[in-house]
Amino acid sequence: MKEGPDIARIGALMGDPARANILGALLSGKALTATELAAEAGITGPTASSHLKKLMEGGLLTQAKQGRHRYFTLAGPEVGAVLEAVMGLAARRGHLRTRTGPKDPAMRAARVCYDHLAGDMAVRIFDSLQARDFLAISKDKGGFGLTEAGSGFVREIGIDLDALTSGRRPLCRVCLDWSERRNHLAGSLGAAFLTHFVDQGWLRREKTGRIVHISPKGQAELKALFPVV
Amino acid sequence: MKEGPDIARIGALMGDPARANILGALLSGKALTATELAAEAGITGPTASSHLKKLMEGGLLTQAKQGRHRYFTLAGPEVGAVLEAVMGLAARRGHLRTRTGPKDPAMRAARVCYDHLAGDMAVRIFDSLQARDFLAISKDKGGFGLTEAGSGFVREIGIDLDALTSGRRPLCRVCLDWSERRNHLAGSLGAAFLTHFVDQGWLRREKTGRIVHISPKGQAELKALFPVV
DNA sequence: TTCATGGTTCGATCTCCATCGAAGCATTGT
DNA sequence: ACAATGCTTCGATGGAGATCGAACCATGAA
Repeated sequence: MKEGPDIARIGALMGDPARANILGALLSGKALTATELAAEAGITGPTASSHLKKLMEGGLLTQAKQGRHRYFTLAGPEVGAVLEAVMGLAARRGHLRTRTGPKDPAMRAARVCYDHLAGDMAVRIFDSLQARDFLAISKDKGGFGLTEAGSGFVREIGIDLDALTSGRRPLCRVCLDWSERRNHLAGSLGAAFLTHFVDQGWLRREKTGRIVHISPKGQAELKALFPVV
Repeated sequence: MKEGPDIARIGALMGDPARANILGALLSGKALTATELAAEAGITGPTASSHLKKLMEGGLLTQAKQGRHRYFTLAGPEVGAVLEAVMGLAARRGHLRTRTGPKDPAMRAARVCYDHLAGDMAVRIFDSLQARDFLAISKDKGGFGLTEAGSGFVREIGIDLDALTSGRRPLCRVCLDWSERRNHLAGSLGAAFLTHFVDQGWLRREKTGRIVHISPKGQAELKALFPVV
């Protein structure tokens, strides 16, 4: 009957600092064990277990038991997108008290948003794609697709486009960037970009956290591949 | 340094049932007084005042004092979009326990998302616009714009397009629909559509709440204006 | 002025829930 | 078999904050 409770249910899950830290750590897209997450959030095992249980019941996390470990990940890209959007609100209305830590510039430059790239470089890529008419509005699930030229471009880079379109996950989605307040590319193509650039050695993900470093070579290659108009 | 606290700050604001009800009521886009919101949330004046203060400090609400009344609204369309997205998470992962109240079908059919239309009809409109190539990816702020044909169509309906593009608010934005999991149109054009259709008598907003009723005439007119392909 | 209405501040109460230690279960390794 | 590691459950504790009544300020009406 009321929409309030729905908001409250999810909000309460995100509202606890320990749980928020857990979610933030999982925004890296990595699968982390309960003990790793406990350390990340600065809490003990039992407390983490309780939180993880609630996050599972709330549908924000999924669990994969492997051996005696239990790996947790965000339940899906949409969860990551919502978390990014929430962080966007915090950053925007944070007003004067913008807590810009030391890692902040690196985060703004390039970071992982669950399974795709976000930050300045991601926005640049999106802008470049649209400027060259590689993206088009379509009736696909994500609402967007590749043009003929765009498909050619993606294949030329060395990405197996057919593999991406086979699944039922949308190829292209837009995701609102927290730091830039602009759109960047999500969907299976966005995810493929990230993994491909990492494979090429152009990007390097930090072992822990969401920050992505761009190698000198990657900087050059990406600037060449995605020129700004 | 950590992204957790940002999430927690906003999450805690949304996490309280009373505050969530307040936010849900304001999703209608209407400006409501403190007492109205207190009644809506089922709390007394002092409690509401405390909550509203926190929501203000958190940047989710803005306040306009007029006479001895104090009118509260969401701080902006982005706040509404995030709230819708959060509700989407709740609805999606709610799975078996989908709390579909009596008002639910009406909400799914057509509702207000702060200042524009959402729900089944809104998705239909978006689909129809894109199918006829009225929308295009652009370098505008919102990431999307109208094509030549689209501009003509909008003007033909009777909307003053120049007035919309003059402000610095993006003309077209996409907003993810909670019930349909598809895109619908936001931005200044989305807002203009809503007000225009209401002016025409095609849509009627309930005095309280977010539900929008479609008149028989509106049903016919809108179906004619936005055919599905 | 005097009254009435809308809102806020203050102080006290109370409920909820995050937290941790200890014990228990599961899985792997020796 | 036994030990060790990862994780969960249980129970008790503590603290944050939601709530309300009463008093207080502000604005408009009589």
